[in-house]
Amino acid sequence: MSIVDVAVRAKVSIATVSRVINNSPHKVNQVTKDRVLSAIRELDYRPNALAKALLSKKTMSVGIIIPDISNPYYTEIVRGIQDISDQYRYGVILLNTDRNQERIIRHIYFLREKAVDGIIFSGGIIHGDKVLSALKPLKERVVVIGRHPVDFPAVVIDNIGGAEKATEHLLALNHRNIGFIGGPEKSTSARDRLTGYRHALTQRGLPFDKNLIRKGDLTYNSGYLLARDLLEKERPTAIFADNDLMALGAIRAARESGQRVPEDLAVVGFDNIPLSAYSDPSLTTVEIPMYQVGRAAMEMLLNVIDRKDTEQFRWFNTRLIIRGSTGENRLRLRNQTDLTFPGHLIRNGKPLPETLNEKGDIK
Amino acid sequence: MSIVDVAVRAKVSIATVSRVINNSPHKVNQVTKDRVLSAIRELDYRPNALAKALLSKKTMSVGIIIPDISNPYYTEIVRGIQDISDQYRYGVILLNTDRNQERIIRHIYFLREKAVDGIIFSGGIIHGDKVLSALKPLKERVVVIGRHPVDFPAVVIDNIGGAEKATEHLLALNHRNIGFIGGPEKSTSARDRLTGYRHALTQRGLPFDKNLIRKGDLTYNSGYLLARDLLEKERPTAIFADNDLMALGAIRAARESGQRVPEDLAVVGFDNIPLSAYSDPSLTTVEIPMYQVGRAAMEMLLNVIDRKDTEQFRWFNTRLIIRGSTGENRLRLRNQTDLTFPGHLIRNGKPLPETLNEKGDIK
DNA sequence: CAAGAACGAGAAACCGGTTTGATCAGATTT
DNA sequence: AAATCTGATCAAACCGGTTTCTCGTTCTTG
Repeated sequence: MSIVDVAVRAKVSIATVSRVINNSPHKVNQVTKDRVLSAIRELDYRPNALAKALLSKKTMSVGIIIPDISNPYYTEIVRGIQDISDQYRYGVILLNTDRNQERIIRHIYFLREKAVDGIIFSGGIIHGDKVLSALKPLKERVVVIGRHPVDFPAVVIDNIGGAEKATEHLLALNHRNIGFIGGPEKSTSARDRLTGYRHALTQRGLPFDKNLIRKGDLTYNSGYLLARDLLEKERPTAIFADNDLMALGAIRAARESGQRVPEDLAVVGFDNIPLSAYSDPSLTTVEIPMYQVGRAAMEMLLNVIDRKDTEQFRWFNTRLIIRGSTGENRLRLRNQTDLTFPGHLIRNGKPLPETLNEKGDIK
Repeated sequence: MSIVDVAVRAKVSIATVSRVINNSPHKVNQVTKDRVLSAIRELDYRPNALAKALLSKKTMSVGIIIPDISNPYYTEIVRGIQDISDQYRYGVILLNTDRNQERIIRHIYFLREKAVDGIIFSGGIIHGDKVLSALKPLKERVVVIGRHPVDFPAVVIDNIGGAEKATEHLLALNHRNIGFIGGPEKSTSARDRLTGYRHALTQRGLPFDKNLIRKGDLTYNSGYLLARDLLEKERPTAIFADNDLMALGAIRAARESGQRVPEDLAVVGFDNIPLSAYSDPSLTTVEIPMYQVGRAAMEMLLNVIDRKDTEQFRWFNTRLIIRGSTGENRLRLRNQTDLTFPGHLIRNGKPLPETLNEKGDIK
């Protein structure tokens, strides 16, 4: 089923068919045009995007490289990206790296072979010449999310400010011995969050005690282990974790050592993953507008592709969400009407129906 | 940067380059081969997948159509699909429908234009001739997840059995007035879960009271509204919800009406989304092995593509996970060591490190 | 009425690969 | 020495589109 079939059926050349499809400036007689259109309809013909792309150098598809789609932190980004790309009729090829350098490189080459129009690179760390040289031929067609030691256009999150807010919140609750369990040294966002923690202390004229710092790998297990060690050796009254999963791990460690949260130990996380609103106790955390970040990244990429001038950076601010793990009265949860639900609940949720019909169904 | 550049640099024809790349049976002199290989290396050349696909009719990419990637229920499927497709070097194009028929059709045509080698269709409902006729030309290259009124190979989940287990669990706890809040009539999985509920009652010789049944749209809001109505009119002692989100909505409705969960009202959900383990109270629910379902779907699709004989169905069983919302002692959560974490925590989690180094970091 | 403009359509080149068929030098067979 | 075979390479067709260039009609216009 190709353009030739249509041409034969409409008794015209393939050039004419092409013109009708793309309604090109080159004029086509209305009668001929109608004949072609009905031939297309009868055959349910669609032009082959591959052939089209081969000549036009536009595949109308972009690649997204993320660490792990089953991590809710990234699903929101992806959803944001897809909502924009869908709107502009772009296809999205999604690739997981599991933070494995070899896979990152493999995926970049894969996307190059597929001749995608652009790439959004999020999470993981761009380091090493290999990754950079793999990305080089795609220069001018890449947008990164987060701070990376490269000069691609980037969507950046104010991790420093977020960490400051979180730490200030703990300081305001009169905690003076605040532990920090963070991510890997190489991660810029992890470094920024540590910087924010430090800033907040310094601003109050408090000392920065590096014995209160632990670094791990952002997993629940890592949070659990680091917190266990920290609680045993330093007896902090509060812990600020680099992400929500580590914070939840810390809560578990606290409980196992017989401490209550938030009474004996206050805990703050980062990211506001859906879990954090529903954990027991619910987690005070710093919200990042991931869905918006995803949208912004795709919008920037489209600009880059179209060679429109784009700002080199777009900043997103964070928001502190105070919940149970730092002493919020548990009961307030019950009457709380602005529970932060997972993104898809908000987005897809139709406005609250006012009435039920006689069967009790939603109208 | 094309095959011609390589040919020129190696002083051979493009045919020879092609042979070297695909190490074709047609022999190439070792000396020439080396010359070509080093030319390829020096130019960092990769063959254009589009051009390749145009001739070979294989794009090495598949499409996945799901309702919503930000819904954790589907992320696990996607992750399963991707782990297999990555292994076989397939690319995956992901498309969200938001259960919108027009979009489903648009996405199918989009994938046809992209000439994907196959499609996995999950969630949403295949109904109407339009969707079917759009899928028709792809016949023999489609795998669906869930029961659909079509004869494509399918991965099917034992929803009936799962609902039976859940209802039996409530019956065993001596509940006799069990409300059911379900999904839309058109959804086969929602119908199956209702059937399972009914079976369980019938098997115990108990009556099926249709006043205890409500149907909504699987959202948190819907669960909340249906439960509120149900609690007011029928005063059930337990509610079985069609999915975890509705169950969580029901818990909220119960609390607002002053009832405690599980003391005054027991609640069971379905799906075991990550939230359900961490909600307060944690949710008794029926687990579906979504990650495995995704893997199976992709494996079946690969078989279909390669024209290998594949079974027309693959069944997956469910598992009842008993937690706080049906009366599990809350304290047990603290000592529980097999907490069900989100998939990505299990999959990516390295084995628990045994030791910390002198800085307290994980080695 | 002849010449130029406007219209409409087709032939062919091209995109970047794979594959078939042709060519040709050198080795082997008769 | 002629005929056949073998190994290595290349030219060209092809995949399914888009676009440029050419050309034949018909319509204007001086």
